[in-house]
Amino acid sequence: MATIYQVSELAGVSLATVSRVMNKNAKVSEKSTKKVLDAMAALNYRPSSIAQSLASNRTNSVGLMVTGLSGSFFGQMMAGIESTLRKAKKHVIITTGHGEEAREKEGIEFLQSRDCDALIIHVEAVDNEYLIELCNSDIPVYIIGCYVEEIKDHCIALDNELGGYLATKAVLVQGHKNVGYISGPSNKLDSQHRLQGHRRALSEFNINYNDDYVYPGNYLDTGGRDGMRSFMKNKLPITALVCANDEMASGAMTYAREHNLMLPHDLSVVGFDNVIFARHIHPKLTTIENPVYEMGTMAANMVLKNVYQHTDLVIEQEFKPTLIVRQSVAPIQN
Amino acid sequence: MATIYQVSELAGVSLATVSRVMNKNAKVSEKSTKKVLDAMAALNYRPSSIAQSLASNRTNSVGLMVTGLSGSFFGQMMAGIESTLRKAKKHVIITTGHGEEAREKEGIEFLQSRDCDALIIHVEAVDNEYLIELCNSDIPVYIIGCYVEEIKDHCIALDNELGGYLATKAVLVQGHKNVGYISGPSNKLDSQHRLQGHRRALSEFNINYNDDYVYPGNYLDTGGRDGMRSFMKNKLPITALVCANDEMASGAMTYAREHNLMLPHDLSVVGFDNVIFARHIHPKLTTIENPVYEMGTMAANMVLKNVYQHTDLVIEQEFKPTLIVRQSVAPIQN
DNA sequence: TTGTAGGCGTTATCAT
DNA sequence: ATGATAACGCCTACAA
Repeated sequence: MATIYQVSELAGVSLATVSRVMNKNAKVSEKSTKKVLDAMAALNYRPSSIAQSLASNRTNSVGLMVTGLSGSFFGQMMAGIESTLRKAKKHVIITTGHGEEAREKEGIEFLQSRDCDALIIHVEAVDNEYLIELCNSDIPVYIIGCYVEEIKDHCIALDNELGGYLATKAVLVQGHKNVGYISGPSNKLDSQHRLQGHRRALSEFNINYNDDYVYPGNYLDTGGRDGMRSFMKNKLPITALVCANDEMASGAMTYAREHNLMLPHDLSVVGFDNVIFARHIHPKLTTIENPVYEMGTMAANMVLKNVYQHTDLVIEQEFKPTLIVRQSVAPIQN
Repeated sequence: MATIYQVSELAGVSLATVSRVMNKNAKVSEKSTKKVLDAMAALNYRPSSIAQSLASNRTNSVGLMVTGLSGSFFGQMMAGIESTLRKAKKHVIITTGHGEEAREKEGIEFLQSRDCDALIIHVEAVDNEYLIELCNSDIPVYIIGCYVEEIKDHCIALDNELGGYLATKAVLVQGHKNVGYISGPSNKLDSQHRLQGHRRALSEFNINYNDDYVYPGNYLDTGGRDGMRSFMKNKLPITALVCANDEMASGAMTYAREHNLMLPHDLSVVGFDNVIFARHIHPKLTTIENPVYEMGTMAANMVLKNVYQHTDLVIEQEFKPTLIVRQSVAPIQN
């Protein structure tokens, strides 16, 4: 591989001049510029990004940690981040945290050890103290999917309360009075907020909140199945079911159908997240759009703006969910 | 950030000694070792991976290019790669090729510019000439999902012909005689091979191959829908449908149901790939397991073995698909 | 076992 | 506008 030195030699200029034409950050005469360019082409010169990093103290790479790589939720988030960063010629290094505290911390350290210019993370298990400390360390960190007051400038989040509200309202406006709710893990904030939204919708429609109608799920299809089973076993007269994510909705629907309910006639179902397969399940799932791609894009923009001085970018930190109406909700049957 | 020099100073040894204890590649007295370790801890020293890379000519990072980030197919592939490489403390840098020739080449160049120690790629649009040339360049490349004779040592692939065979056989053994086939794009090798397997199964069951029974799809659910529509419009008496991937199977099933076919009673369907949502669609999809996670793991192992001298790893380059029986295939109705 | 010194390929600060 | 030259933080012969 040719080095900058060889280029300077062939071009008959100093190595400093070569560096200047590469970085376009100083005046170089047209003659010299041409000589350098020719020499570069002749030698098929490619600068060493490693050497550049060492000298400039910038690696042009940002670390990304998500819970897992498969699954369209993180897929879309990564896609937003990658495409944005790629356009800006920044490399993205991925790591997974698997939703476990130890592995999340480990993953973050791994990224830090790599001299990333910034980190974008989506954590699930780590606590706020840790995040606050992390944000005060030397490497810039941006966090997707959480809101912590002390470090709010680093957070990008969805208005989950609104999402929960919209989901439940979608069945209430169809006349349903007995609606079951399968929530996410009760220790997760997004899960709590979605449930709060659910309750707000209920009270807005003058329906009393009843603990029996909410089942604590796990964000997996098994949680949906178990929740549905529980409601049926307890003979709750629900005509509508709101699930805190699409996986659980799918699990619940499968269980319901296996037990001879006609969907959506006998049971209306609403999901949350609008993952890809929501369109594939039957009936097509009415759900809440979670703009993860956009949130990923925005996280990338935050690092571009704050770390790489792309000052013209405008940042938005709270995203709004919207209702996607498909075919899994029917009006109440009389 | 503390440097190795400061550590050496505090420890009262030379910087070479510090380097030695870090890399454990030379004898250092216990006393010195302890002094160094203490100094490191006291200074909270973290080696600069950039400087290490420059000096050692190893970046410990491998580039990964896939078509897209969302979707469980690539998700699982990435997961296999990431987890394997992560255990070996190698960083993975991701890029997307979007299935377009120009963008795939661009992505590969982007990765090369980053001084990766090796590349793992899954391409769809680039031609064999390019791949051969790429394999002869200075950076080691491993290719998932293709088989090219000239560079077979670099390839990891699924036996797609066998997969196609197994898929079709799954309905033939249930007595079906009229089976439609929705293929992938005809210019893609995997698509061609799956179709070949389909034909082999047919001939093994003494069924004449008929062009009218195969619809050229696109690997998207729209292709499945269009294929099903075409078969129905032409009034082909098919009782079973084999699709070259799960997306198309899903699209076809939706269309079939919208046109009053009972599944699987009126139409048996088989997919290919066993992506996550295959379990969510109704009836649960019988399909072909595509061991992408394992293939990703193996690709990672190949770079570990060939680039990082993990000599004990055993490599396997061709993977075998298997049939996953669920509920979308029923015996022929008499 | 330990230390010295040169080199890795750039960037950036001086002079000129 | 251009050219020396010193960083950048580490590895690694080579010497001691």
